[in-house]
Amino acid sequence: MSLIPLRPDAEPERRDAARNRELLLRAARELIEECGADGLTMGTLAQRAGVGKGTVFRRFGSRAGLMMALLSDAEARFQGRFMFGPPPLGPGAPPLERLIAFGEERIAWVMEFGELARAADVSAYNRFDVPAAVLWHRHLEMLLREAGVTADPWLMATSLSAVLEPERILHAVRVHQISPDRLAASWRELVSRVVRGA
Amino acid sequence: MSLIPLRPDAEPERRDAARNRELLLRAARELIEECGADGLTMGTLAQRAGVGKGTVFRRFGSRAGLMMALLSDAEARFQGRFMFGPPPLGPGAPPLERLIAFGEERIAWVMEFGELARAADVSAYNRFDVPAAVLWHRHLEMLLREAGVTADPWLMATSLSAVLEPERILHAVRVHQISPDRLAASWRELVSRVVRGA
DNA sequence: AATAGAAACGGACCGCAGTCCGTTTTGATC
DNA sequence: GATCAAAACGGACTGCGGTCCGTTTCTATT
Repeated sequence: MSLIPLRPDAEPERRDAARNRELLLRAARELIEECGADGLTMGTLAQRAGVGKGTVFRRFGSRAGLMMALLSDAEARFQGRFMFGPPPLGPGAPPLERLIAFGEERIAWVMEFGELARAADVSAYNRFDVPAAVLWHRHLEMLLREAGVTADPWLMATSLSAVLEPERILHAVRVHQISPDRLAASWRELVSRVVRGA
Repeated sequence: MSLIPLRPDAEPERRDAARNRELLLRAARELIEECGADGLTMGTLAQRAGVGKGTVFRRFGSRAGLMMALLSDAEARFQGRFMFGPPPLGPGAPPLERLIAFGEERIAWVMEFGELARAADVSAYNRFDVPAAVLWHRHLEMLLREAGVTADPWLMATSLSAVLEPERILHAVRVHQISPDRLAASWRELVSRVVRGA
């Protein structure tokens, strides 16, 4: 991702390494197409790409890292939109409207990339400290401050982040048949009350 | 002559099964004492209890199932308190106060049993449908309705449940050094605004 | 072109959760 | 007490994520 680079120390990649990364990403997309994200195993991925298993882990660190790499394009696009894009998601609209738009767009994003996002989330404990999550959190916190929420905006942003977690959204939609529209309406309601109470 | 032994009474456990369950629970508590919940493996547990590994899985189904069994006492006590105990957690207090108390007590509960709760949560997808989680959700939904929240109380309860998830609370406390008091204050703020907006 | 050392490679290897299935225990019935 | 089917047992086995380390490939330098 370009806005929050996965490798901030931009040291160039050796040619074989770059070639294998492309091979692996391509193979991973194929396998996910065929078996779903949950059906992808690191072993079959290595086999399909024609590289050793060690290479897969050297490139991506872990299964979750691979999934994040697959997501990074979509993630970067989303980040660009809420940071620099047109209102109401981007700057220019009143903070409450931006908060509402953020949730709506995030829900739509989860509908599209949720399976991958779930697979990327598995890492048990520090998934909240992954760069993208930190950025969303900061964004929410900033909007809350702008909206005049003075009571612990950091923790309030944490709570709002919890509401938008892919796993929960997907569960509501897939198991309880809640429509994305209904989710969005509830988000609007929640965030309005949080802000209006300020 | 009854060839089909009907057993309407729920007394389905054979004596050896009951003995092994106790052996396993005792051994599990010992191991967790020594190595922490994350350090407990099903293999060492079987060894410590002096039973086969298959027996462990027959009893508890999975690692998460074992952790839930270990939690069930504490869980039952908590449930008893918010359903039948004294106010403000139990019935008798105004709904907003009960909501506040529920969050406060839940945060304290996570401080005490959180590691186990996290280990019990790993099961990826339907952890929201575990009986205890369903019960908390219903309780929150009921209190929201009583407090006059008419806008989709079911989803609002879902959002509030998300805020109280053990994993997130533990992360805030352990990684970001947030005090439980500060968490409780933020919960109070959040739930007050949600209800007051009604 | 030769060299050297850093980087990447690959697949055997590890520990773990969870399954399978032949063997043993249990307890209701005779 | 003998019988027997159902239930429980146990440990070898599978498949997975992840690691290790001896081998190969790159590239900067001469």
